[in-house]
Amino acid sequence: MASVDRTLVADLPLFAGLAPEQLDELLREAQSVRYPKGMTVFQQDAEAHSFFVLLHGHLRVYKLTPDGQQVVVRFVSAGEVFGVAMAIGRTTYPATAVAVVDSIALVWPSVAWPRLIAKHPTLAVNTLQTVGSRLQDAHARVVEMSTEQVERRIAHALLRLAQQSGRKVEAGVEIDFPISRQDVAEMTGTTLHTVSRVLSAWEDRGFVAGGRQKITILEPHRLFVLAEGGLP
Amino acid sequence: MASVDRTLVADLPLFAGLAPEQLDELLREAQSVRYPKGMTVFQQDAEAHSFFVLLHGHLRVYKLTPDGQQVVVRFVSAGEVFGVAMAIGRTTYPATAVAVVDSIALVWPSVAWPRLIAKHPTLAVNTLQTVGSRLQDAHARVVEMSTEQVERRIAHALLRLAQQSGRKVEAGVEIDFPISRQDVAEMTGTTLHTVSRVLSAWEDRGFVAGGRQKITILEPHRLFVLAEGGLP
DNA sequence: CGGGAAATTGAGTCGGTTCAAAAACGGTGG
DNA sequence: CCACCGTTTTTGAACCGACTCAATTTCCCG
Repeated sequence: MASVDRTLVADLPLFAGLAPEQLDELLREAQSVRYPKGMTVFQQDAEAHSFFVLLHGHLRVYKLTPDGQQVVVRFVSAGEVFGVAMAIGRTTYPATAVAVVDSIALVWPSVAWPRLIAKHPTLAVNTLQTVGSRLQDAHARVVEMSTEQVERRIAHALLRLAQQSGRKVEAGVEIDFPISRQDVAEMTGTTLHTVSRVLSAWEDRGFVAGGRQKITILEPHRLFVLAEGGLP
Repeated sequence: MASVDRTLVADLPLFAGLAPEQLDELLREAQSVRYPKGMTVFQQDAEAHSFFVLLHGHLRVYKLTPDGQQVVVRFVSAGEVFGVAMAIGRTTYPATAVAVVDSIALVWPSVAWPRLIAKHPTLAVNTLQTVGSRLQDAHARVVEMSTEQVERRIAHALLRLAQQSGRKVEAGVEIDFPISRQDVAEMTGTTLHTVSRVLSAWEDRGFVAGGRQKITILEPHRLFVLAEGGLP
């Protein structure tokens, strides 16, 4: 298993402020693992044996409720750390992560975490920033779910997706991984029926273009106005 | 301004793993500040000049939406760190904190944070745990708001409040700071009217006892069953 | 004892869910 | 290349939980 090229990951936020030799040292301990589309990377409530950095692809992270409903926590894009259960004081994963497209991740054993942060405290600081921004995302979502009705929540979700995983195409910005109406419903606390209705209405108005597991935002600004409470 | 006694704070999670001398060193840089009931400790979007540890009292932390609605993020209890905007990579506070009873906090200037964690990396590690558990709380809330209807959400909110700030009394467990129906509504994404109706119904059934800005849980187990989806 | 905030309770309304069915799409195998 | 099949999406109709609107009561503090 060949070592990972430093230049591929040197710019990631997690490794900010590390010297090249330190980075090499870290990478030497990591495994690079392929996850084909549909494969589970880790499972909710399972022992948190590893933590990860996504090199390529996209993951869908979701929580399963006791009665079997899924709630999408987020989608992981290339370059992000994930599965850092140990760092936040857990011994099990709080959610399940599944590859939505063929993906590749760097994998470290969780047991190495305490030693790694002892040697490179910068890692803890950088992870703190990452977890902090996720906390802000989560709070933003709580605020939205508390105060906005469905249409605006969907608009916000789409804008966030576009920002995090958008790809510019001729017509606008498209979410660059397969995403269903059901996924959007599970991100916004509604049903796939309502999402379908809303997207259809937007399509009629020319804000977005749909497709099977595909959403393209044609008029980001219009959508933004709608998300912020501009007249319907 | 007398220095704070080490023994008062030595057991706080934030300071876990620090040597007594290190702790003294930290405390020497802190100010102890009193916040009378009703006073704002920091304001959303204001420059994050300080970070804090609450020594005594309770704070209400909330976000204000553009259209003026409030959403309660959490209540801070004694012993907790708060206002660590700098640590999570922000220059402004993401929410407003107000004392709900007379309170006292240790205050450090935010500019000291980088220096402090450089010297005591344990601080970053401990803060990471704290922020991590807040992230889990926030996600739990998102899941609840996505999948549960109002009554169960209120039950969950009350149980969480009891756990974090409950005080055992003869009759059961009471929330040990003044909390209104409106507060509960802003924690659960509903209206004070609905909260009032639900609490009244519970009171009739003997699960809780109410009062002006007061809630006592008489039957925690019954409430728990209800929260987890047991028959209404 | 008066004033204001907090809480209670009723009635009417509606956004979004639930239930139901059909249509569209894309991959697969003959 | 085309027909088939499972998944995804669309759309209609009925229903209901919670909100809104409105009024009254209770309680605490000054």
